[in-house]
Amino acid sequence: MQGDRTERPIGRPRDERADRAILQATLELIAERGVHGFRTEDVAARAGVGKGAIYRRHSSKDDLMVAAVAGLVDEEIVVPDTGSTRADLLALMREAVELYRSSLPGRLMPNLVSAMAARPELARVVREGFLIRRRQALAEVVRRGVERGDLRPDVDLELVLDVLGGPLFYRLLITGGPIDEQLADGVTELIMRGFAQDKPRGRAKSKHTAKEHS
Amino acid sequence: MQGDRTERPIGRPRDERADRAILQATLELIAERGVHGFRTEDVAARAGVGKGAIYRRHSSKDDLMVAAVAGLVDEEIVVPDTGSTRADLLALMREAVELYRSSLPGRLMPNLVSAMAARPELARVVREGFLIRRRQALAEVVRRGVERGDLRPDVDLELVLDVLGGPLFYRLLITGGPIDEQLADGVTELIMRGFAQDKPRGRAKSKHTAKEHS
DNA sequence: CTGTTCCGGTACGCAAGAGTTCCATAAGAG
DNA sequence: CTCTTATGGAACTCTTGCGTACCGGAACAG
Repeated sequence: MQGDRTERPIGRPRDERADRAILQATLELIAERGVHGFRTEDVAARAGVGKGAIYRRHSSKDDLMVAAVAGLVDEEIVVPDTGSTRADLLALMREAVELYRSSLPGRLMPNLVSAMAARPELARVVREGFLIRRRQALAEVVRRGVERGDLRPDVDLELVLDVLGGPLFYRLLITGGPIDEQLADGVTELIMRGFAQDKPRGRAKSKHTAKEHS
Repeated sequence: MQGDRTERPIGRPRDERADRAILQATLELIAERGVHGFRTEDVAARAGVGKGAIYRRHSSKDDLMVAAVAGLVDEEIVVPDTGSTRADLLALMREAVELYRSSLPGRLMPNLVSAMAARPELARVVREGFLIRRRQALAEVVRRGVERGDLRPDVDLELVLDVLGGPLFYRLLITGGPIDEQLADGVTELIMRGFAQDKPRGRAKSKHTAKEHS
């Protein structure tokens, strides 16, 4: 009774390359034509499969879309730990800038935003799939920064995270402004200055406090 | 020769109340069902007009949408001038928070974002219609702040504007976080601290404390 | 071999909805 | 009055595209 653990079904097995090709084609087409603009027929064509293969895997176009976005969960984010709060934040922010500037998520996000409002399941997948991870990494860095004395202990964490991420998405979705290192550097520096621990007048013990250069 | 300046056309004149009712109904339905979700038939029903009345005014659904959004241009924004940079920024930010928290633009924006990417004309109308005005007002306040010596003269204006606006839209479009006074206060305070002019601890009024820096 | 489920490809049913047309009627000018 | 254009409402055409069904064939198990 315990032998058929894998429960191998009879008949021809599914082609796993088709699984991935379908999801990949779906993501590309959402990025190109939008959630309402892409057609299942085009997905099939680009993936090199028949429409039947799609509907054998996903019950509807909506289902397909959610599955494709859910499969976009990016690689594990490593929390940098250089010893410098500024450097750690900067590393994460530059990584984010790189991701959204030219990569698939960047082209995908504008199209997903509208659909998220109407589809809670999609919203959950987007947020938990590849927003929470970076937020958690940033939160960890901020926490260490507070412990280290670089940041105020009463810092509003949600505000910090939204200030770090907000301008990036604002430019991506609304203004079309540049998403580059200057942005990453700017918001990082702003957070470091704006939430810096108030120090006593004598600041002699520290090294250069104003080595700012931008 | 002075009479026909208005070039009064013959026949029954257009009902101007219908003009406004159509645009208003369009905006509401975009907010409720999204750009691709609303139907011209529903617009007609809600506006209390026939579909013919719509197509006599707008050549297509896309045209209707752009016209409706373009008509959203909000009232002139008065640039506050209390003498305090912090208070001026705060006033503008609280106004923005109030606008996007519960008002029509707030419910509209998520649905417009996706459509903006594909429709440059819509993007232009949204940006010029009711984003640029607030940005210009904020820019003016920042400029005065620099003159007053409250803010660094080498401040990155674009960054400031995007940090002020970004978190608000980030919460509105992505995270669903609260859009409230705390947000307005937080980003304002952050900007004031982060871009503060370097000056001695004492609040001496001397305007020449700033030392030349590259 | 048989049986089952997959494959890519094509054709099709069917619902949704944009845009048009027609109607009887209303509101203006002359 | 006539002429012209607008009105709400209903009926209509036509396109789009989701989802299904079917085809001949292929990949597995037994």
